[in-house]
Amino acid sequence: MSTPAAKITIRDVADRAGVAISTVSHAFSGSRPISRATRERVLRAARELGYDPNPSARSLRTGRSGIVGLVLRPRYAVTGTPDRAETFNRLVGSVATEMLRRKTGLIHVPDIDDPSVARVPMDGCIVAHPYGNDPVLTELTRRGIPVVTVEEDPERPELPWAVRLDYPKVVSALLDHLREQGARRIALFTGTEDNAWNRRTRETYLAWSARRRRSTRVEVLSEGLTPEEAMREVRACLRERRRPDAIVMATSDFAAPAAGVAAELGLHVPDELMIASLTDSEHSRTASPPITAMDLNHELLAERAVELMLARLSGADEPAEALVIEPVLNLRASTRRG
Amino acid sequence: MSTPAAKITIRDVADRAGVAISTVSHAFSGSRPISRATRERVLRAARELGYDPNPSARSLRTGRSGIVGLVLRPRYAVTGTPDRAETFNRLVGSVATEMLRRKTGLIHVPDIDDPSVARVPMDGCIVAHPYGNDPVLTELTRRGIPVVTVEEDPERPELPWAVRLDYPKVVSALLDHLREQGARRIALFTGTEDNAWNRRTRETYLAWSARRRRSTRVEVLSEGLTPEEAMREVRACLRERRRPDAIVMATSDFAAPAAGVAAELGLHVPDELMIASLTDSEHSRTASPPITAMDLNHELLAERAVELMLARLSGADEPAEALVIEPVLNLRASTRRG
DNA sequence: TTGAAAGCGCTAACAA
DNA sequence: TTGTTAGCGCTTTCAA
Repeated sequence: MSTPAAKITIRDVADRAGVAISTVSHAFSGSRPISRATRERVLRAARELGYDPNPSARSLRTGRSGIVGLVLRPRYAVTGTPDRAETFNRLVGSVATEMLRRKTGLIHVPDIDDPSVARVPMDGCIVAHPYGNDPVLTELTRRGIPVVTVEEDPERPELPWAVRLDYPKVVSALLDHLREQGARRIALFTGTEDNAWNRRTRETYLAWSARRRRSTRVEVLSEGLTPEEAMREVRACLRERRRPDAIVMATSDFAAPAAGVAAELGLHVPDELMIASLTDSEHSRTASPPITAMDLNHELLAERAVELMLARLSGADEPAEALVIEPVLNLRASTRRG
Repeated sequence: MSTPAAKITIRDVADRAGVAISTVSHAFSGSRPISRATRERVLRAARELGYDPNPSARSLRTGRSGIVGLVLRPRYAVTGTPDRAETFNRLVGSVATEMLRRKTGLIHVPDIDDPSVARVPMDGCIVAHPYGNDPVLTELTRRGIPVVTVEEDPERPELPWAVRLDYPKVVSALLDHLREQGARRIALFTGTEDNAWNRRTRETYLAWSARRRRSTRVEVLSEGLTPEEAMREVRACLRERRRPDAIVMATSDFAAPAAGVAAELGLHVPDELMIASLTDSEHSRTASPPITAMDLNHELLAERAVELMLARLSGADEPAEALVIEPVLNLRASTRRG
């Protein structure tokens, strides 16, 4: 509180210690031998003056900042519902926690397309849930910034600096479970966001249905809909004569409302209608009945992505292919008959 | 993908456009009149070359980075349990979301004390849940970095750039509720972290008890304990002859285990023992019975803190006193008799 | 309306 | 072992 916050530079320290500024620099970095006496004089001067190095100057000079960026792509990540917030908070929190552990700064990159936004110095950037041919990936690559993605760009699945989710395995397991519980007509309510999550889960549903020689039904529901709007769609579907006896909702935000629609129509869950969702949240856990959901395992995604990024920044070889981890299937009462 | 990531500087753009570098700078910033023709030539050259300004150079020159830092003080925020993670993820996520909305970069500051860590350029810093006389606050202030705190430093409650929680009101309401439900002997299991949360809630408990002429019992449980260790303490307490008939656990991590202990001892919750906690989490919501909890309202804390910070950075006057918001009391079955 | 040039604070190459 | 100095890329003052 006492010190006037006048900015102390390396030159002030050098003057005070009676040495050259390069000596001060080296005394801090240890990048060349300094006599004990000099080093101590320098460090004391720095301490007395309250010196701390200017990170911008250092970055400008060295070309590195020690900061990694994080971009959350899904449009509805920010403006979304509490459920969506939960999902993305988990990812952000986990990435932050991992980076803290590794002593590297993590910066949330606001909007990389908007030039009015303060650009930010970063050595690398983690992009979460990219879109197909995501322009942010293209832009970052153009800028020469090393990128690691959480989930692959669905149009560029070959990019090796990525950690992916094994949707075919887990979504198939979910569908098998529904079948075992007696579902005959499974409908999928998919989203409009063109990312790996929507694409791969849809593909898996179609492939699984083809394998089982089952007819399919895919309804598209924008992630931007209100629950009421989503309910309207679900209601229309459930009122049909040959209505599905199981529905898989992509976002858990719409799964609990779907259960509400079922109740309203007098359809018992799970006996007359099973409901599952492809993300998990408070909403699905506490609905009545609790809703079966696939959890994207953001904690593990984050951990792996950070590892990958730090490896990349320290010059590791490009991996042969993306790292694959598994989502977690949480079976609950909404799909368990009898 | 095609462009070799050679770094384009303002000089390259100036050369290409056939103007001076200062003209390029002004063409971008608009800080002095430029002829239409020149401006367009410059912008085209920049576009063609794929120029983007170096943020470190800009910060070095202007002294501002457009980045705000975030420091989470509680020791157990990072290494903690899933519950703790939930709590802090909510805060981090909310702050990040708010900053995104305001188009300002947010950086997670790793360890401000550790000099080996890359220092980071920030115009201001939000410090969440500071300790009493928190050295991080002191250090940031010494460095001349404007600080806003989420919760006050309990030893320096007079610092006005803060958003605080009205613990006396809500904790008293909780205790009143317990009393109305028939609790005669309420014990508090407080934490060891010396922050406003522990301090103020403890003070409120003691003051409330004094007002009601009730005897008090405060047990101290480190936030670093495992649930098993915490259970041991709770068990010992509940085995006593004159055991409490209501316990308030500071962290929700230990509240659900406490319910486990009650079950083990054959004590019915809430009829023979009421349980409440001073943070909320998945754990408390889904315990059986669900546990009454005070929610710190991290979303609102974050929103207000960000507003305060941006105000401070744009030169707003120092407020007369800290902003006060209310925690939310979630009453659940663990404290509702009959 | 534009250009030239100083200099932000630091690191590293080169000299002594 | 230490000092001198160029220059990282930008903004801004001063001149033209």
